[in-house]
Amino acid sequence: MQELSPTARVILGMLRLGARTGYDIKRYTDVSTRFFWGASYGQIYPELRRLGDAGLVEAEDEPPGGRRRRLYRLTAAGERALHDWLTSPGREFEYRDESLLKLFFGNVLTRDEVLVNLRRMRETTETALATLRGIERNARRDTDGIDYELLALEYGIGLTAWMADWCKATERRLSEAAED
Amino acid sequence: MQELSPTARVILGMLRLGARTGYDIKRYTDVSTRFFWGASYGQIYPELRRLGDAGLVEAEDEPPGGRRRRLYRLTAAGERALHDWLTSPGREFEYRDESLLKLFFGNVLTRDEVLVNLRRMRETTETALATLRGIERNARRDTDGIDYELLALEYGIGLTAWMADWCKATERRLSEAAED
DNA sequence: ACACACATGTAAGGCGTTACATGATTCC
DNA sequence: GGAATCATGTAACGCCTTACATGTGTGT
Repeated sequence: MQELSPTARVILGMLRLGARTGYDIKRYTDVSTRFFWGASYGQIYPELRRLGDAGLVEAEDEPPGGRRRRLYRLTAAGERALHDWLTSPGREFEYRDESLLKLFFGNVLTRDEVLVNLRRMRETTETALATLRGIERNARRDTDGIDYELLALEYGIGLTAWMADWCKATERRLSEAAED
Repeated sequence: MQELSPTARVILGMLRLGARTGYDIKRYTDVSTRFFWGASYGQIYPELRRLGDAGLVEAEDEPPGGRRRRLYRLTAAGERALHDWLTSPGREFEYRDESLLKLFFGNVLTRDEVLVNLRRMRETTETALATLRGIERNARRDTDGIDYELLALEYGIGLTAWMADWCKATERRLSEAAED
């Protein structure tokens, strides 16, 4: 059994959580995993076809009556593949941050230029934070026991808040150093 | 003037900081920007050639005497391109975390399975943290004024430490909830 | 003699985004 | 009637990693 492709992982998971069409999957990821695991149509639709060929999902066309669409659901094999992945070791996280790369090369810039970059970095982060908090407000409802989707969101909020705080503190530190 | 490719950005910066060969660039990034901006030979060498074609870097072959190698340096245009990029707005950070995706789908797993994943997530993070702290120890020396390379490293350490702490706290929280 | 670090490169393949193309239904 | 949303897909292109191929110099 071959390893699931990155997009296959989120597709199987989202189908398991109730998504039924490719469009659904895109919509769900956009307001939930997007922060740490996005997906685009250009990946989703071809991957759904491949998963069908591999027998991990089943498709059913639904033209009569409604709007043309293709409903997907997990097969038993798909369910198994999802569970196997979810309980397998896996890799490290990946983090790419252009703002940080610019900061790293700060010795090439003036202090003012660095401060401009830092402020921009903080503003971007604060925008992301506001988005996540907006999602959080809409999500709080069905809480019996632990909601792992919410837990992942809280991680995102905490992480982003840490980033924004770091920028703020560093801006202050640099500004003070500039007055020497 | 076309935008610099992602790898071109780190190449120009590293040349500016003193790297002279493709091998140098790889070595430097591996112990500095790797955490948030990696580069592999498969990207570096072809990109150095393209940058040469575009007139942003100049190459000089050095066969006589030593080991065969190609020394690169920034041209005036390269210097300008680097500075332009460093002072341009730029995009958001990208963050991809498979552990977090697994956590998100936690409702499909038992609490024990989730706890196993969380522990693995923490261990991976702690390993990364140890690596970064090792780099930090080797880096502390020439500090007159603000060292931005060190600042970026401290960001990485702080961020990673936050992640590890979050895992620890969440492990505790889930364990306690399990005793109900 | 052997291992390791220095050094350069290519090829194949996977992953991903963006833009484009198309069309139906629903809401105002 | 028009805009937004639902819905599916493809094509082009860019980025990246891994594995492979090759060879020299240095230290033990």
